[in-house]
Amino acid sequence: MQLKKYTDYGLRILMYLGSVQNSELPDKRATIKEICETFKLSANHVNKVVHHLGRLKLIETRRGKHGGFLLAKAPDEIRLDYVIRELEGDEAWIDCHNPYCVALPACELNSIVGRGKELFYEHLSRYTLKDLLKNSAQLQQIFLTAGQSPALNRSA
Amino acid sequence: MQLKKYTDYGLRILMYLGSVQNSELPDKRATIKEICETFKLSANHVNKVVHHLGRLKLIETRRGKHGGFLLAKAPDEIRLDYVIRELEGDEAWIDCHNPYCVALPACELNSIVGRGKELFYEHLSRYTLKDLLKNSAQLQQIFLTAGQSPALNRSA
DNA sequence: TCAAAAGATACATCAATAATGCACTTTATA
DNA sequence: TATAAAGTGCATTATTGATGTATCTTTTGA
Ligand code: SF4
Ligand code: SF4
Repeated sequence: MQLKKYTDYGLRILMYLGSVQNSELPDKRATIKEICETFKLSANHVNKVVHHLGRLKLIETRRGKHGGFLLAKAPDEIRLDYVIRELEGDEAWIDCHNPYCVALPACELNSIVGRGKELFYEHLSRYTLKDLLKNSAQLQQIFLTAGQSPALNRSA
Repeated sequence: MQLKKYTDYGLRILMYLGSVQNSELPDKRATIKEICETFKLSANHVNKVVHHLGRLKLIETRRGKHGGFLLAKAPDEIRLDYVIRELEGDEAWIDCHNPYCVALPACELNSIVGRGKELFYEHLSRYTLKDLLKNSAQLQQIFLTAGQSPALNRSA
């Protein structure tokens, strides 16, 4: 019972964009390479998440030289329930088929857990990317220094 | 993002006991074999869940001939949040260490998701095994007939 | 016009862990 | 004392998430 790293990576990417695309640099693009260096992640995996975020129209991707991606919406328009539902995949938390469970016709459990799941998402729906950027200054600082270190290593 | 089958099996076992140990047969013991035949499950896996439920003092197990197990508490004293927390394992839904995430010092996400998780369990805490036995009569019927069929197959 | 830099796409492989199986032990009781 | 039950530890399999490789396409600037 844990969110996929894939989902968390998606949120990290959005946080990164939200913190780097501040009022002074509203059109700043980030690249996959940059994200990977900051968070020490696999480029391929991040690639897939970025692509997914692009399909969801949460970010705008651009290929080619000087390409990259940036937020396609204001941070307060990006709701966490939506992001997590989409990245995580919105399956039932108990699978009563595969294989079929005999109790199903009389079972109350699946609906109780299902309602609990909805409460989880309702809670998330009260937050947006903007809430994740509360400590924006500190995040900027972190991302700045985290992005620096591999540069030092490259020359070593 | 799904509960483990292990957890669901535990709840099935409790439902089975609750429905079979009715007012007429309050001391009726069930066996692992019986559960497996009813739900078509692996004896070894059920074995482990039964053992776990025994350690949690939710059921009372007895070894040896004419052994088996029965509920150790009234159904309305067995809260679903407790059962699911224990069987599922109560880990954080996002792991910010392993490997360490640079954003952690400034990140709001883990606490938002953590609160959502608690809301999920708070919801479950409003239900007990008794609620799962709402359709007790139908469950009894289901378990009775489900337990019969393999008996027919054994002689075939 | 071509080379380089970026994301897009498809497929392959690895790793983690849940799920299951097997063998054997211990205990109760008829 | 044989048998039927749960207890225990270890091995194996299956699932799927995580990661890697290769190649393609798009964009842009020299
Ligand atoms: S016990 Fe209820 S929730 Fe669990 S698999 Fe069966 S029908 Fe679904
Ligand atoms: S982004 Fe936040 S929640 Fe996700 S791993 Fe990093 S610190 Fe934890």
